[in-house]
Amino acid sequence: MLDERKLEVLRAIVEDFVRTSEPVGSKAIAEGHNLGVSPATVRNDMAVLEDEGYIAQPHTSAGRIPTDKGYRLFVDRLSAVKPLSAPERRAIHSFLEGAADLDDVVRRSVRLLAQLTRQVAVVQFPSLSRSSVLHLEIVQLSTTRLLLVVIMDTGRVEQRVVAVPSAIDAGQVSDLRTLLNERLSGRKLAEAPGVIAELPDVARQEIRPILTTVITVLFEMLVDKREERVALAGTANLTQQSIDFPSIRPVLEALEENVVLLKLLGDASDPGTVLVRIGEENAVEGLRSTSVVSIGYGPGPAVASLGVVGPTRMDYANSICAVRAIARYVGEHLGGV
Amino acid sequence: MLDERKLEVLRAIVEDFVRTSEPVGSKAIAEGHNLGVSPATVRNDMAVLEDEGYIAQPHTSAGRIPTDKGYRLFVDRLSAVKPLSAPERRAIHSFLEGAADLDDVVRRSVRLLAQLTRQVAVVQFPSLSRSSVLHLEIVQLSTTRLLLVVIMDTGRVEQRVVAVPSAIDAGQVSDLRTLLNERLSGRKLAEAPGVIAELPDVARQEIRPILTTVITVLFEMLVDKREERVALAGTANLTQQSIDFPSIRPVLEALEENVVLLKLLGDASDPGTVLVRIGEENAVEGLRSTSVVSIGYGPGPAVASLGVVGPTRMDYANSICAVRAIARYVGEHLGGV
DNA sequence: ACTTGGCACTCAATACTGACGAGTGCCAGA
DNA sequence: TCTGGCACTCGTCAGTATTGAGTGCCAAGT
Repeated sequence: MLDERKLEVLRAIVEDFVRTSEPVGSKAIAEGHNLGVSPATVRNDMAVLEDEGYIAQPHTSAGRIPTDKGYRLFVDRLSAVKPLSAPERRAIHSFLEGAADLDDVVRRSVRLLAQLTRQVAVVQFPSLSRSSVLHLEIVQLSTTRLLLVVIMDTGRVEQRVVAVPSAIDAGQVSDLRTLLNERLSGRKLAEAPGVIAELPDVARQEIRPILTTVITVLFEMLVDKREERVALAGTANLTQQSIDFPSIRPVLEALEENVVLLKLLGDASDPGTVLVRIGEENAVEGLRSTSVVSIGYGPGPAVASLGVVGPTRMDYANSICAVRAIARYVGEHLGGV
Repeated sequence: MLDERKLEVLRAIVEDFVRTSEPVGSKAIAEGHNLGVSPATVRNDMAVLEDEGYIAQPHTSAGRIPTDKGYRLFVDRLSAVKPLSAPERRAIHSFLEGAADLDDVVRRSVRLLAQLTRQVAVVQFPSLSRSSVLHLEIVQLSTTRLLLVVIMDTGRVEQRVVAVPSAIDAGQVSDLRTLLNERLSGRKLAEAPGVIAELPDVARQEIRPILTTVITVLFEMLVDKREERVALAGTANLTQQSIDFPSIRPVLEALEENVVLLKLLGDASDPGTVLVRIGEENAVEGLRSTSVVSIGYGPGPAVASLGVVGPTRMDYANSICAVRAIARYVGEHLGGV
């Protein structure tokens, strides 16, 4: 159905359109991509491509622009992997080198990603549900209020105030701390409820309800994903391509919703596999005219996702490449934090 | 120089322009603000106001718009305090009621502020330099790496990885923890260096260099203000007033720089005093066409600032009022966290 | 069967026009 | 000091003509 040359025509259209952001005509393709055929031939090919739904005409007397389906084909079959330049690699390296803690790593990488791709970059903090507890600290705020600080192996530190059902004294807090650390260290928070069940009478009866409360709170951190933090950078990049969005308003609105962002990044598959969602493939209302390039990252298995959001008219090769590179570096650095 | 009526004319111009975002003519003023004079008289007054630099004409056959100076006069002398409506008060109350921890309080209030004012809202987290240490936790990551977790009385929790000069064992970590907590609890981080000086030989000689390293790191958290976090919301509101900015690009760029934001909020004066910076009064490049309404907040003395950023053509009365209200509520809630 | 040049056609973009009207400044008179 | 009147400016808008990029189709060539 689509012979080699038609694919070349599609590639030419995508490439030119990404570069110039203007509809591409048959003449420009015939002249600029040495296909060795005349504009008329290209026109015939374009007619077929349009019939098949890979390209479209904004209006009668204009050139063609790729449709979502066209971009999809381009990404799947035509896009050449274009490795980062040496200076870029060096930039990534040196930029992430100085990072002290997790916050720093995330903050730096999200900025770097935005800069490399000239898109909006999104980096999710390591998911609590995929991290293990390294240490758990309890600080007593008052007789009935505790501050719970959970330190995860991925470097994440989360805190939460807990109102306990009955007054508690320093000794009990200490017991609680010891007990919880014994039971939870090295385990996922998701296993927290199991810990309650497992307690025969290790716990002295009086701290039992308190323990239950605390464990419940810990588990809540997972259930409502409120604690799944994300970092954002490069929103200003949305403005440069004024043609791409009718209005950047809905995009900005969508990007402010953490929940939406998380949905956008999707469930991080294994690190190494880049996920590309183009235009309408995107489930999120208001981001129907954007594409998302995302990937899971982590030391070993994925602990979270990162990616970029931009107009469907984006340099996919570059984005995919940058996203992959950043993910690898972040994954490496994560091991060291 | 400026009699009562001229001030009224200025007020009318500001109010109408804020409402309609279109230049205001003499006729509209004479008719809509029952000053009891004819358009011709208003015109004479406007001529004077223009001479004095309070208003300007975009072009010859257009009405007048306020200048920065005009807004300034309006804010200082003409703006009536317009208390929040009962539903609004209730909204604030119920919205902040459910907040669990500091992150939550900040996140909710920044969104609320953005919603109330329809501007970009900025809330600074309680400044480390103005908080006191509540508790300090040390978790050993490896023989030479410690994770320092500092819990402040304002609810802030900061962590930092510290590479210590020599290997350290669990007992030493414990000693260090006890010692640091004894010495730092209830004190400001700014006093940290003093702690070193104060140590005669309380500390066993071997942990002395480690202690110094740790203290230095603690102090660093203040010096480079990297740790001064801010939350942002409502950037989408920048798009609705397309007339106000030639391009929202520089604004978005400026808002992404934490440093800039902090500079913008300025040194929080005492809570209660709202600070208004109009247009050119703003030191930050790229935000010259915006106004900033900010205020310090805290339980008792100010621990940080919050505010809104918007076009100079903003409803100052409303913004000032909302900012003040949010600051008070946040301050109150802070005491309870 | 595929390619190509030619040609008529469509239609967005651009520029120009004139009418309109909002708004002004000025002045003479109340 | 205020007011009505008046001439003037100039941006906006609607209508119109022009331009040119790009297409689809067809007939001829390979």
